[in-house]
Amino acid sequence: MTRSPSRLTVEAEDYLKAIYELGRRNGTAGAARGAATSSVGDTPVGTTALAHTLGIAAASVSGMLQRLARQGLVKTARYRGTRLTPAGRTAALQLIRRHRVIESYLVTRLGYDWDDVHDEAERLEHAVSPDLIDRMARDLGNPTADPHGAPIPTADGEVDERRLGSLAALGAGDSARVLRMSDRDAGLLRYLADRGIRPGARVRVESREAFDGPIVLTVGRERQTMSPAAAAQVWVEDATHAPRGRDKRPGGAGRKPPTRS
Amino acid sequence: MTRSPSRLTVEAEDYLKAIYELGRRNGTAGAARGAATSSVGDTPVGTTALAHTLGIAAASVSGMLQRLARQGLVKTARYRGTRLTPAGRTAALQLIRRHRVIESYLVTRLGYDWDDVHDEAERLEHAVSPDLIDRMARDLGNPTADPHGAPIPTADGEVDERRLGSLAALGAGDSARVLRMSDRDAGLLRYLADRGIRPGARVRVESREAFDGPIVLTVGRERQTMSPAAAAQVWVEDATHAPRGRDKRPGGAGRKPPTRS
DNA sequence: CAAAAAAGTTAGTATGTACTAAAATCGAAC
DNA sequence: GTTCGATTTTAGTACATACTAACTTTTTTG
Repeated sequence: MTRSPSRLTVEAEDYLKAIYELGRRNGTAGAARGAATSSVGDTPVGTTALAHTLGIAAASVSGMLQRLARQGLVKTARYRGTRLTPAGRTAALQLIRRHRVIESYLVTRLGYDWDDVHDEAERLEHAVSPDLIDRMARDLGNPTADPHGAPIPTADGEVDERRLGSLAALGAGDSARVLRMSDRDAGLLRYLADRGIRPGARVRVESREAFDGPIVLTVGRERQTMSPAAAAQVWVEDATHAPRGRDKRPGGAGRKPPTRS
Repeated sequence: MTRSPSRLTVEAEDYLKAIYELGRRNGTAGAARGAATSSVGDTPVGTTALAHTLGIAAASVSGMLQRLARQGLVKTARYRGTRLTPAGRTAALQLIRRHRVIESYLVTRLGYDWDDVHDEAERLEHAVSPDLIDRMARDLGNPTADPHGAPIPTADGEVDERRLGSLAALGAGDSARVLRMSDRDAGLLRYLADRGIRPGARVRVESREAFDGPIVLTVGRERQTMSPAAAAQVWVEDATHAPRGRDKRPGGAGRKPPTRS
């Protein structure tokens, strides 16, 4: 079907990951659900958005996308955006699996702080073998989420792709459980940790001010304020209107399911 | 003095390591000694030898050496070979430290076999941060040798550079302690492991046959035969004429010296 | 020591990835 | 529905790394 990509360069891998993540972010809101490896249903990703994410010029992205298309990893519609092929998606999910397993391992086994693992994982994910990743995952008990609450794809590419609500979207009086936050910005992570916001934490929005003013929260039994910009980077499961009868979402790393990989 | 090499490419790092190792191998026999960071005293390395080690064409090496020279990492004398500058040597030793720490970690903490870590380390050594290496080393108790007996340079570039005698050089009746073996060839390592040859093992040469025939050894209390080609890859400390009053050489990985880094 | 062999370098080319500048296309606003 | 601003692509360039072929220098050898 699609040519086995003999070996991807570091750059190509970064593109695939970015395309996956951007496609996910813009995806038809609330659409993808469950742990299904839902077909390549992401939104097409724009060249400029990709260029911005990767920190390179748009023209460079155009060229690279043609190479990736030649390799059967993406499908581009001229002037219309790019999406991953199944092969590209598989590669992207393996990268993400590696990234999240590495982050989990560094925090759990080597004493890293959770705000300090992103860059290391970003480099290592291009160098580790699948075998090493599986060994690290097994050593941790095959966790289903990384230290920031992001779900870890399995070795055969299954991942929980449900879209989550943002803490910023809650109204006064709503309660929720924190599931996940972005791992990109170490400063943000420290800010959140300072306020007790980590995967699994219960929060209640006490009040919100108009004009993007601070949000007042109760976290545990502490009262906190938080900027809406920060709250937008925190994803929650709304506990006010309890979730329907679906499989539960994991709350953190290090859980030990009975079976493995 | 020498420009700080902002960031080396993977290829550049491979060249530096290879130059270090080849320079070492041909070094004036028996010269370098002790833990001294003896100045850049290695033998100049030939372009063809380097090309052969790296598996690329000699012409490509010529070009790359000019780039490395421009960066202040090597010194080339046209048609006369290449040696590392102090900056190049420092970089090479850090690479070697990373490689050996990674090998030790994979064996000790992730259950790898000692014959199975070389390739993984070869990729990871270009991606890990100094901090991660230090954490891995600390977690292992700052070992002074890797699983194959190779000495691990310290974080500030000190390494035991004594040259060792080869098992193939022993005569009938000689006893020795195995210190180290090449990590390059997994098949060789399994061959050696099958015969009980690992760092720390005591061996005694019972007899040698002419015309490169098999060597008969006692390892522990087992009688073994071994090809001279394999024996040439095993380095020993001659125990027949006991070593002079020098600091002892480490016998394996995982030792825990009282102090650290 | 001269000729042959080996070792090393230069020249010219290809590929991957980036850049800037200029051209093409799309979508939105009048 | 034409025009304008944003988006995207093409054209031309640069650098790192590799290649083969041809040339130069060093070493070996008869």
